[in-house]
Amino acid sequence: MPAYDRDAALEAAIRLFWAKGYHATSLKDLENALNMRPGSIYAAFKSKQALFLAAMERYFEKMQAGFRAHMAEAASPLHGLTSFLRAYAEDGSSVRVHACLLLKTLLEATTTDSEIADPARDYLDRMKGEFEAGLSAAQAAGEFPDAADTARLARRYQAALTSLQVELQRGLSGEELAGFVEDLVEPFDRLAEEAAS
Amino acid sequence: MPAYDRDAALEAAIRLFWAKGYHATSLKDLENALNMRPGSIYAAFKSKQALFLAAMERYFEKMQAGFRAHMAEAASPLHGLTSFLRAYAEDGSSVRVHACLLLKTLLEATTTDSEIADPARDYLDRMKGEFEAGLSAAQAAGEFPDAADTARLARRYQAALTSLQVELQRGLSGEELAGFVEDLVEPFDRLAEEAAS
DNA sequence: ATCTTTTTTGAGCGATCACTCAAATGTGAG
DNA sequence: CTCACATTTGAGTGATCGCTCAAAAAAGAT
Repeated sequence: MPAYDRDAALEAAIRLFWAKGYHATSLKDLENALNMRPGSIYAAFKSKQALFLAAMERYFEKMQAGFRAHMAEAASPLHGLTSFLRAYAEDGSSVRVHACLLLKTLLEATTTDSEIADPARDYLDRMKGEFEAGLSAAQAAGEFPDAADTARLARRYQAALTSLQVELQRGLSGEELAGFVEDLVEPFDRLAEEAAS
Repeated sequence: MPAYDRDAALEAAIRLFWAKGYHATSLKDLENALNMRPGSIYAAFKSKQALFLAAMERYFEKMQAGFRAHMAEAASPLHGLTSFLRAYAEDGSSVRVHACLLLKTLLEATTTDSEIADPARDYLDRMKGEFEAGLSAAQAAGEFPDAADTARLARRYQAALTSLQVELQRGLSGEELAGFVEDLVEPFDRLAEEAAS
């Protein structure tokens, strides 16, 4: 199986798992979505669970790369962080990834299925680490007060992203969404103003 | 089937569905948890899906009643709202309901399974209505600025609750939790200070 | 063109899924 | 105690689950 085929298959798997969740996705669904017969699926990936884990890993890597790319292009770390949140409010944004597969997995599988919940938790922690790095960069650039606790801010930032993703899943209208995003961004803008003064 | 048996069965179903999610919960699981044989389950509730919907309805009613009771006992509407959030940080709180079954259902079933996702969305909207009523009461009591948009504040409040529930699911330590809750409460306290001045 | 190796195929495996129903058991009236 | 009625039971339904593997097809080597 060529590498690009594997990638395409994983992309299709991500879409499917995202749409239906882990347990509600059957191998028949996967056969259709990946255009592969069961034997090929099991040759390429070892099991449904291993395929899901591979899909989740790829999803994380894309998410991480997307965030880093966004930050690299941003005018400043602070602007990168706030515009990343705001980008969710724009319909055709390349950043927008609907409600996070990691978040969905965490909530679907918390009590049972620790084999898929634990990696999800881990990837979420690593995303928090990315956010903290961005916040530290902003702090180093003087955009946040030196005394600010970046770990705590990172959790707050990720929580904002989480609640935004959940609200998107509930389907709020454009104007509601815009106001909501501003509410989420506000605390970070406020901190930036403190640092500037 | 006596009413109290039905209630006990629904409570057990709530616990089970909460722990495993809708799709990962099998009838065998339900037979054990409810201590009922399949025929009885189908006589009392019509199907697995109908049982789930009944469980979710009951969960909502408990949630709603819990919030109203909390607000009724609170020193003021504002204090009721903030202490409701803070109560999640306390381990043995009666209010604490882990991560909301409604939230879990929304994320598990969004794309497919609209038959269970739509009610979940509806119950979440109704909870938002409860929060908005509390915010309006606080506003009427002069605890929030008159100009504040209670609908928007309600979404913000519910988003705070959502992210808190998700963070609880990730399992943060006590001190992290305390700081996080303060971050969530802060915007509301800040608004209250504005109104007081 | 022929042989070897790799990959794909899909019928079919046992297990489990949600669910049914005839028989067994429990309940209340007379 | 008896009988009519209501409820509970659990073995069993067809369907579908995740998954396997012998055979067929494709790809590579010479």
